[in-house]
Amino acid sequence: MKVSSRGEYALRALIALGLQEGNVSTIADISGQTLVPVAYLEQILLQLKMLGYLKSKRGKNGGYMLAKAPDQIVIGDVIRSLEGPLAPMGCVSITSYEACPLEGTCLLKPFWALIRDSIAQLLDQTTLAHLIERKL
Amino acid sequence: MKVSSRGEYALRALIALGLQEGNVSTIADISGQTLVPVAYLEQILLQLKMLGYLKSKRGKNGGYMLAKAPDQIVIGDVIRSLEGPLAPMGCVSITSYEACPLEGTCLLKPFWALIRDSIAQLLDQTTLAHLIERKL
DNA sequence: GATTATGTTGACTAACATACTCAGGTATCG
DNA sequence: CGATACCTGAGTATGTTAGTCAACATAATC
Repeated sequence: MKVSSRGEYALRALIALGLQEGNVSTIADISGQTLVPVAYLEQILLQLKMLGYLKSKRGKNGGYMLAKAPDQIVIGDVIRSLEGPLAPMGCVSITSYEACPLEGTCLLKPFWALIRDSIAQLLDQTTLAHLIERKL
Repeated sequence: MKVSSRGEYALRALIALGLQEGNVSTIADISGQTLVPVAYLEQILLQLKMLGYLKSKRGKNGGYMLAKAPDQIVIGDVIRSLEGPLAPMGCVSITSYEACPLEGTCLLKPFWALIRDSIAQLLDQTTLAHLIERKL
């Protein structure tokens, strides 16, 4: 049930930028705060930009900043974008359902569904603002 | 947040055996009911046996059966044995904690802890008997 | 006691995912 | 112009997953 380093790193970066309140931060700055290797962080920031969470400015005095208010950034969405579905099994995934030959009789499916709901509820009701303000 | 096929298959096998109430089932039987490839299922059943969940009988008329009552088999334990810790990140794992350099100031850690607790609670309060009796 | 049905063991492999690095290219400011 | 940033795409080392396969050991039955 692990979250990959990529997901963790992305959230670290979003938090670092959220704490900057509008100022741009260079990749090197963010790397320093998050302890994510610069070259790897570049990739992740770029992806977050493509997903619409970040804006960037090139050239001197450039850097990254949030493209949305922290309370508009839902953690569940971020994780889904970076790691795929939250559901533990394809058969109970809402965003990318996969059929299973046991489907009808499977005694596990309702259980996986319970777990999916529990995880999704937590992740979808938490925003970047909640993390930054320590209000969970 | 996926569960591996190995974990799913192990639970399928336990359920299949739990429904047999004491009768032995051959690997081929279990494979037929669970749709897990015979050669792969062999490995998994062997592991479940080493973990103390199953007993086996060799030779003709042999097969596998549960070594414990279904209400003594906790799903969380099974998953942990087959897939490692339930926690999404090492820094909030109880069974295999890993330190993180951000530890003190990390705004994510309390959040991961919340998720860990939610998953662990569900998995640790559910037994094989609950699955078989459809009481979740 | 030979046969046959079963579990046991260990090695092996193809495919994919993870966690990065690196070499260059492009825009912008001063 | 040139320094400082972000941008792009390729490459790579390591590990995990999801299996397969061949040969062996044991127990029941005829």
